[in-house]
Amino acid sequence: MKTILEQISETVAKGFEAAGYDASYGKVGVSNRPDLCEFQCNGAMAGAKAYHKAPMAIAEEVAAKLSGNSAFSMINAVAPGFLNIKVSDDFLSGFLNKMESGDKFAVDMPQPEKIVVDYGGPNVAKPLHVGHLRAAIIGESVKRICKYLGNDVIGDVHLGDWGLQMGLIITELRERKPELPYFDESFEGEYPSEAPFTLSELEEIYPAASAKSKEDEAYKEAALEATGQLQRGNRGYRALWQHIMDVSVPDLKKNYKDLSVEFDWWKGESSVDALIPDMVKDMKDKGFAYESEGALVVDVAQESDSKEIPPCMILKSDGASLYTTTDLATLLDRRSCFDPDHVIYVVDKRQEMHFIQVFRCARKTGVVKDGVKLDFLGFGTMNGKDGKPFKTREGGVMRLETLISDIRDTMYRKIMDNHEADPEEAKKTSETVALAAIKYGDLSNQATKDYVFDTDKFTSFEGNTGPYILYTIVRIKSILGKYTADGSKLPTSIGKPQNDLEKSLMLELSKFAITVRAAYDEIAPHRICAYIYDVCNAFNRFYHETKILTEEDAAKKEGWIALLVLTKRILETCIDLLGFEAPEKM
RNA sequence: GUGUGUGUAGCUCAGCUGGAUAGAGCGUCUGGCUACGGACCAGAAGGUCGGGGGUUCGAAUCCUCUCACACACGCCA
Repeated sequence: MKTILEQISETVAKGFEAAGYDASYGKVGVSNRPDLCEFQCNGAMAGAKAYHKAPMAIAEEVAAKLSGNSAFSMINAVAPGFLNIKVSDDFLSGFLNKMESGDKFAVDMPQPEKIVVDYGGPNVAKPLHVGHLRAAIIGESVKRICKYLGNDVIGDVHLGDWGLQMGLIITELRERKPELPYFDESFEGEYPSEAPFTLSELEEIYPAASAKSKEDEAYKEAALEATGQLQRGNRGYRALWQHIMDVSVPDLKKNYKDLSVEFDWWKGESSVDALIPDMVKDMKDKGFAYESEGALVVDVAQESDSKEIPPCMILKSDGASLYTTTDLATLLDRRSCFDPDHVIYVVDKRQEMHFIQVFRCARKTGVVKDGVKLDFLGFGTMNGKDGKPFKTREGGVMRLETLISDIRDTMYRKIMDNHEADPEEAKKTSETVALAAIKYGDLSNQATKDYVFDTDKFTSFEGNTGPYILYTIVRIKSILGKYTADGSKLPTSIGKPQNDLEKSLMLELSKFAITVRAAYDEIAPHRICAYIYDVCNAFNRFYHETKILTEEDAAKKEGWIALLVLTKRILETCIDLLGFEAPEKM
């Protein structure tokens, strides 16, 4: 089904044509003056110049052609040339009933694509910290939106498991436990199946090693050497690497699960190591890659660049691969496993230059086929209330687990304060609400901008927050629960609006398809947040003025209940696209 | 230095790609509890859209200059 804007635009376009003007002037948008109308068309003003005619005259002619159209209850020409429109009750309720009965609210699906969403990007052996939060939340939502619109979508965590951080850990381990067989080059037996460290030791080792490498040049050399050896297949290092993975990955999986973030692929940089030699050879053979300052690079500068773009480095001067190498090889791997039409990277925006280089290099060298879309969705920094990057009170990096449990505790206290609840149930509810608070707080901002993570604001039940959205849904559930308590079936046929507040709610609901398509086309989950906030407000206003369950006119009551059912379904669909869900009670 | 991005109410943010009187929330002030869940609703105050210039019927939105901040600029990821 076409969107409500498309349907109205088609009708208005016919009016323009009937009056002798080009149909393209009939484009209709949502009104920015809700006090005057519901929809508006500005085409008469746009066309005034082309036709050398006063805009008001054009608008009046078109309005005359369209007056009496059954889709409209009002269409007026207003100075200096606006066409103000209100839709008819029949048209609106008809539209909603088609939404209600259609699959996925009868949204027109785009041409399906095969899409890989690359998000997450955690380093193994390092606990997730708040810096990983945005990638996980935004990426998950982007993935769900793409899936909803009928695409074949893979979410890939793309672990950082092959770079210098692995060499650092190996080096530090060697200093601490040189007696381990992994460091004995003459060792030919079987390595222990048990890892020589626990998760918490591992989490302590990496920062320690990282700090040392910044001060001690020789230490850093050793780490770089270890990285290279690992990549070249040093048997003991590979065994250690496997231990690191075995200890670290299950913990990462648990953390992401707690965030309701699910990856289809748990691949990483290491997964594509075997593809690198042939890829590099191919780039050399084709003449793209050449040696520069000891490293192997591919030029990616273009004439239109306003700034010099450095060449894309394929191999370091010591011959080791680096993140451009694995990112390129990953594209090859995805091509052979899945052959995507579109790859979307959800990564910190500070890495934009890297992806410009990778994308250009991939196209130039034929790593991706012509026509494959490569998108970089760079997200901004998560700041504290002071406007500076989010830190613990001590100034350190906050672990994601800590952040989440803090919010859960806050939610739990609020729930228990507000009314008596079973502590066990309240605990479960607080987890659900906390997740909504965090995710909505993030997603309601434009992804590309920096934003302030404000716990007090995000956990509030008032205003544009996750808890407010959930509260509205729970309230609807409560009413519907009362309605069905006596065994009544939920009606589905939505009636004509009885008053302005009801019509406002219906109009909001009718915009679902527009919103979801905009969120998809622009890769912008915040569109959905803005939309459900509008829907919730419209619902709460309607609810406040309308006694639903005590209504004596059965037809009215059933129409309202059907409207609530649709409202609830749409809200639940939207929050699912954002990556969270509503509890039964709160 | 070069490039990119950001700058909208006291604070946090929208603004549908050029339209009418620039919108929300929080905070402040005022009103509504015989509660289908008041964790709600209604209303008020609060703006030279960083600043200057330009494009046109019309600019927060496009162009230009300028100021402030953030980020990125070859062997980390």
